[in-house]
Order: sequence, then structure tokens, then C-alpha cells
Amino acid sequence: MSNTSSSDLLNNAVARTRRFHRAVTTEAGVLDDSFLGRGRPLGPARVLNAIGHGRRDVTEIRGYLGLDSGLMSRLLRGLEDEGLVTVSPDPQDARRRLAALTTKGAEEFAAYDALSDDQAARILARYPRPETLLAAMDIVATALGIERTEIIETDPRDPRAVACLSAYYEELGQRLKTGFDVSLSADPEATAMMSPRGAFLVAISDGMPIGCVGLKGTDKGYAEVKRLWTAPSARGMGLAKRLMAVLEDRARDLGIGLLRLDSNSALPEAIAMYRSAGWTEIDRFNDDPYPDHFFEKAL
Amino acid sequence: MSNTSSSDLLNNAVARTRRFHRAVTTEAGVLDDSFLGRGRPLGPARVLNAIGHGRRDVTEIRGYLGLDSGLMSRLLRGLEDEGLVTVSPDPQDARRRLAALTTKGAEEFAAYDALSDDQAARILARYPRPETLLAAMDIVATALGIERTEIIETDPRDPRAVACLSAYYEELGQRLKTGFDVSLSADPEATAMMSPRGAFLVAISDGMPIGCVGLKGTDKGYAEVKRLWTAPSARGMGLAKRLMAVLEDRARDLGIGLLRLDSNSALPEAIAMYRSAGWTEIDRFNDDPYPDHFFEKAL
DNA sequence: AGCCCTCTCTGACAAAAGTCAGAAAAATTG
DNA sequence: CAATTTTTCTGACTTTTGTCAGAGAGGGCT
Repeated sequence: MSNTSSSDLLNNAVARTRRFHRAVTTEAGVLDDSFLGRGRPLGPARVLNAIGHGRRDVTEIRGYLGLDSGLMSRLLRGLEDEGLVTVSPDPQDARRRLAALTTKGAEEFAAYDALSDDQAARILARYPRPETLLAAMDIVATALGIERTEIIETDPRDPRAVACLSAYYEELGQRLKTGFDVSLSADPEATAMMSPRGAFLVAISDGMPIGCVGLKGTDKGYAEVKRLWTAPSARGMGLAKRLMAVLEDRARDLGIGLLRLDSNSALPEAIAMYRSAGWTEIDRFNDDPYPDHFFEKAL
Repeated sequence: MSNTSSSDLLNNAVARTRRFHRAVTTEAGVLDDSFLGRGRPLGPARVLNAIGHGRRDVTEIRGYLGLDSGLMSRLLRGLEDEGLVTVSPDPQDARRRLAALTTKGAEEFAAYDALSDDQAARILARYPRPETLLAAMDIVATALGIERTEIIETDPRDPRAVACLSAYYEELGQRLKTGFDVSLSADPEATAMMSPRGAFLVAISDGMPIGCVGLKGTDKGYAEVKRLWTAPSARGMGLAKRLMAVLEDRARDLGIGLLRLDSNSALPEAIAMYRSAGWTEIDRFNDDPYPDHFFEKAL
């Protein structure tokens, strides 16, 4: 432990971070050992799980797990001998190889998954009201993973998009004095927010959707930005700005020259962000009952 | 990843816990590798650090790190050969052995410590306003470490006690409409809260003080419970109750038969806890300006 | 003292993880 | 098309980690 004066004990950021790390790595012996729960060494278990999580490209897995090519090759061979995995050349580039789970391998992966779920549930069961802990875990996971957070384009009916949209509607309902009823607002049809008319983006952090934004094509000479939302755990990390930047790029790709959006004064963070991101406030351009602020940006 | 329906994606507690785990173990490759930053294998590095953190008893280190006696012996021998550690028989029980760092060993340990500090600082530097993240890390660390949390008896002037007391005064100042000035309240002298007249307890979680309580001996036929505080990150986990239970045991050991305490209606959680822990509300028994509730409990 | 227990150390292994160099196959480049 | 690069695979290691059984010294109890 570093030498810390008494006033530091509770406030020193580095000491707190290190204590967090100590707590988490000690507990990792409980959380993490699902990888050891099926009598297989860590190496093969990690490879099997990486494949189960959808990583197919051998080079990619090697990079992700930090393995030497020789070691990787042997681990794959072992999994093949066990009948859990098949490896075949990539049709695009026959030097590369793609791994896939066999039926037996998928079962084995599911067993690991069940072990992990059990362990997570066991940890949570220790806390009578785990909501505080879960919210804190979300913040930590989002913050630590912020650089790994991917922004993907999806169908707005994709479950990950729907999860974000539901959270968005619920939050609007709480924030607006009047409540919020989607059916009263202009709910874009899905196809208006899909290529080639528009786009829908979701931010994914370690597999969890933590933000979204939609671009709705119109026939009025501009496209509209809709449904910008970030998870509470992600706020203050610049995610909304990043979503908007990607969305503007996407709009340019689609040949869109002018963007508009509406917002509500109950969402001051959003309005401040639009101002700082180069949007200009304009007059009302629709008759939606909820918004009271309107913005425009030329691309 | 487990199959989760769309509504689960954001709210399923197990999925959130597993995502947290993924984020933390991925990042652990960044946080944790201070143990690998000095060209020594993990085993010896862990032993050296355990000794540096004040663990001297070889059996204890073995238990803490989960090492076989043979392996432990060889690791210690290696560190001795490097001139970092000396091992000598325990004078109390010559079967046991005690390890200590040499000067060189202490330097090496300090180097590991500096690496850890740097890594923690580097992680924090990524966040412009890390207070949210730090608060979340405190909550997670406290929750995961709640079963490892020790309650120790200290001098109330110990830095760990002082850290808690300062936080307590500051919080009282914020919570009481009138503010709080220690000098106007009955500030017990340290010796009144030390054996044999009283006691002072501090809860330590992974090296961080997260709660305290004092037992102040008087000559009026009762002892007073003073300065009960738990860190915000520890609230809702029953820590105050645990501190009180230990304090009551300690009071019984000291031959005290009656306890009293005062509190303020600005601290409703505390008052609810006293009621549920078998305390009876009584009339004012002092003229301290701050309290407005008074309790008593016979042991 | 005798007996049983605890703790450390050693030797002898075994398993797991990691390293390195070179061969073979496929893709890319000039 | 030849030269170069990328990727995987193999063999031949080394290092690290973990296991087991037994020896030896010390402690506690009757």
C-alpha cells in the first residue's frame, strides 16, 4: 500500500483505484473461475469461449487473448481432438483460418455460460437490494470499456436498438412534466431510419447497448436526428457527441446536406451538447407536441 | 453471452454482472500487470508484494495466495537468492517462519508500488471528471469486499480513525441545517474512547476505512455510543449494525451494563437502525446543542 | 519421555504456458 | 513471374506452476 496521509485515505483517487483493483481481483477468484469449472486448463477454455462469443478468425482470437501462434495452433488442435471445434480455411484468404464450434462444442460453451451465470447470480444473491451495486458496476464497466465501445448500425427493430428505445421512452416519460406517449409523437417507421433513407446507430460496450441515435430520411430536403439517448452509466463521457459525429458522417455518405432535430428544455444536457457541436437554433419546423427547441446543421 | 430478451439487455442483473466482469478482466490486463512489469514471474512477485504489504507469517501468506507449501518454499528461496527477502524462525514458535524484506527488497517492493500507482493514475487520467467513476468503484469494492471487512479496535487518533471522523464531521455539517461545529459538541477526549474506559472501532475494507463508532466511558453509570459513521459507499449493507454489535460485545467485556446515545432527526437511517436494534427512546440526558433524539439500551 | 501434531523443506514429477526458428501454403507486390 | 509478406503449423525447447510423499525440526499434551 502506498504511504497515504490520513486525509488521503478516503479521497486519494489513486489509492481508491488501487483498492478497487484489489477488491476486484480478490473477488475474481470467485467470479472468474467458471473457466476452471469444467476440468479444462485455462488456455483451451479461453479459446473455446472466445469462439463461442462469435470470434471466428484465428488471428483475431490470437490478438484478443495475446497468444503466440504456436501455442494457439496447439490449443486449437487440442479442441479439435476433443471434437469441440472445427477449423477451416477462410474462403476469402486461404492463409487465414476460421474456427467454429461443433454441436458438442456449443454444448460445452453453453455449460461454461451457465457456470458464469450461476456465479454472477451467487454474487448478487449476497446483497439484499443489489440495485445500487448494479448501477455502480454499470458505471465502472462503461468507463473502463469506453475506448472499446463500438458504434454499430442496426435495424431499429433489433433487440439492442429496442432496449435503448424503451429506456429512452421511459426516461422521457419521467423527465417531461406531461409524460410521454410515443403514439402522440411522430414515430418514424423503421425503414425511414434504415439505409438508404436513413440510419440507426447503437453504441455497444462489452456486449451491452449503452446509447443510440436515429437518422430519419424525409422528402422535405433535410433529414432528422431522432431518439438520441445514452445510458445513465455512460453520461459525462462524451458518448452522445461521438454518436452524433458518426451519424453526421453516415448522413454525408447518404448524400444528405441538411440535418434538423427537435428537443425539449427538460433535457438541458442534450441542448447544451447540440449548441457546442455546431448546431444552430431555428424556428419550430413541425407540430409535434413534445419539443420546444429546434436545431439545424448544414453538412 | 447468455441469451437475453431485449427487455433484459439493460436490466437483467446477471447479464449486467457478467458484463462488469468482462470489462474488469479485460482492463485487468492493464491494471494488473504491474506484477509483471519488473521481469519477474507472477509467483515471486505476488509473494514479494504480500511481504511488502506487511504479511510476515509464511503460513498466512500461503493461505492468502493459495500456494502449496513446496511451491512457497521454493519461491521464498528464490527471493532469498536474489537478496530481496530474509526468512527466519518465529521466536514464539520455531516451526513457523517469518519473512522480511531486505533493503533491496524494500526498494523492489517500492518499485512495484510505483508501477501500480502509475497504472491507476493512467486509468484515471482518461476521465475528465473521475468523481462519478471513483464513487462507483468505491461502492463495488465495498460490496465485493463486505465479507472480508474487518472491524478493528484503534486509538481514535489513528489516521484511519481520523479519516472517518473528519468525514463524519463534514457530513454532519452538510446534513444539519445549523451546520456542525465539533467544538460546541461534547468532543470526547481520546482516552475516554480507549480501553479500559471505552473503545474505538474502525471497519477496514481492503485497507480502506469505511466506518467507525466510539464507546465513551463516563462516571455516570452508563457509557455513551458516539461517532457512528459509515462511508456512503457502504450504506445499505448492514455495516452500522455490525459495528454496533461489535461495540456492544466490547462494552460487555469492559463490564458496562447500560449504553446511551444521542442522535439527530436529520439522520433518519441511524434512528431507524437504533430502533430496530433494540434501543429504547428516552428523555434528553445531556445539554449538547445538536441532538434531538436520545436512546438507551441495557446490556 | 512418548506420542501426535504442525510447519517447512526437499526431491521427483507432471502439467501448463510460453518461446523460437523454420517449413509450407497462400496472398500480395513490383 | 519472382520476390516478399502473411499466416499457420510443427518440432524442440524453457520456464512457470502445481502436486505429492516423505524427512526433519519443533511444539503441546499426558
